[in-house]
Amino acid sequence: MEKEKKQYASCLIKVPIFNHLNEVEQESIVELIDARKINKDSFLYHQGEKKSQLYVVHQGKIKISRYNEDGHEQVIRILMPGDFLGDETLFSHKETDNFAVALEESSVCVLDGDQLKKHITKNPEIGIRIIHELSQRLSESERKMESYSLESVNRRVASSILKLSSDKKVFELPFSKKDWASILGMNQETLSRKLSQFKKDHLIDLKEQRKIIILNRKELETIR
Amino acid sequence: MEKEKKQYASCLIKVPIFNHLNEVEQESIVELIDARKINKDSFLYHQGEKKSQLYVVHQGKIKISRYNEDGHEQVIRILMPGDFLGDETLFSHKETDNFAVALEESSVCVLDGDQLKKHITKNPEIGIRIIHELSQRLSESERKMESYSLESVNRRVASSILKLSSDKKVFELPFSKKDWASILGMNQETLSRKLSQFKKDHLIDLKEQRKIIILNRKELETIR
DNA sequence: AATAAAATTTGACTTAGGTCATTTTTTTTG
DNA sequence: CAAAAAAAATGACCTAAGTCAAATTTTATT
Repeated sequence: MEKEKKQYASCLIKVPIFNHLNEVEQESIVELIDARKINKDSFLYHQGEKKSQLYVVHQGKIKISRYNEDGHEQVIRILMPGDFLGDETLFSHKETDNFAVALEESSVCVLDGDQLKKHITKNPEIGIRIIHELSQRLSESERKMESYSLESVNRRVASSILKLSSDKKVFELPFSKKDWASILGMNQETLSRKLSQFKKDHLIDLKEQRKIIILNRKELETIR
Repeated sequence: MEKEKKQYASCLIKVPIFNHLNEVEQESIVELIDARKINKDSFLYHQGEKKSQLYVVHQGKIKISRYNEDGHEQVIRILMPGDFLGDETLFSHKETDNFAVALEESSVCVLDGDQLKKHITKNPEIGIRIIHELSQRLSESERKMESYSLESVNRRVASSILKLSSDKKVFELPFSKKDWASILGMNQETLSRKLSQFKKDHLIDLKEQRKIIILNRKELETIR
């Protein structure tokens, strides 16, 4: 039991919303948390469910996607450890129009929306932190929108490589190229062609299916 | 003075974040509000400013835009009465990368971020409401992203017309076609061509510079 | 290791929508 | 109301990126 709680607690430590809380506050939140293991390719929730829960990824990767009328999958985000997902339905008891799949074996902390609401009422500091986070994600989303409409595919691919690399020379893609293409709003053939071109131009090198080596960061930064 | 306050109060009534507060709560918030008149084409704030304020549009229309490196303007949103703007910088004291211009004479209620923070600490209910609103906007933003990447320009224009019409047969555009095109992520020529095509196909009719009459709603709904 | 399955790449082709230049329409201003 | 300015529409052209089909590479399974 004691050990269980510790595991939950480490969920908190990873999340920007909760990790600055003092010990007493953290302990009070641990009480509300449920943990859930999800196998690869299993669903955390399906399209059409009423969830009203907050999920915090502890380990693994969770893909949030939506199918549109044409049956096309649009990947909305890929959640990595520390990322959280609350969204529209958190306090609203509405049906979700998206679904969440584990890309690998993952563990997730689950917080019930109503309970969280009560908790915020007692600890408004947490509410402020959530507002802060949501605001930042909103801004990022709006900025991403700009890049969709104004920037070339070349630029988008280059930016994404640089962002994913997080200053490392060699890095591993956290998702398949198909998903990557979807996140970037292009189809996989186009992404593949751009990567091939970058390789031909000695900007990057590609190893195995998911390894990318950055050869010329400067050029990548200035690509139009 | 009494009248002044009443004017401020009507700001609150329009905003989904505040309008369900009881009288005592509303009064306490009125204390924090400053009102500001903005002439047409004047700026509410500029790119690069540190604002950390919450703005609530009371009357008029405020355009939020950003210039990217190429000098292209990307319209992020157009705020109508009742809409609010807090975003990234609300609690963070960071510089904004966007700016806000009044499209017509407008009045705006201004709430200082730090004061609002204090107030939320005392009335967590408001915090929850803001979280709710932000969540919804985030979802909408993500959905808009989907339409950017997967839907044709035709579809995007048609959807936007239907949304703006809000079930009326005749309606007035709340912004210029140039701004509209920017919001839709296309250039004005393309938008103009699509509208002309719709008119030729007897789906809509165009009068003056900003009036749109819907002739065949059903077709508009099914356009690909 | 061999086979099957999945993921990725490449090729050939098409087209939507961007760009730039010009004209027309609408709005603003003196 | 006329002139100027701004907004919108049209034309001609071009290219980036999507589609469909097939080949190749990588990964998973027996």
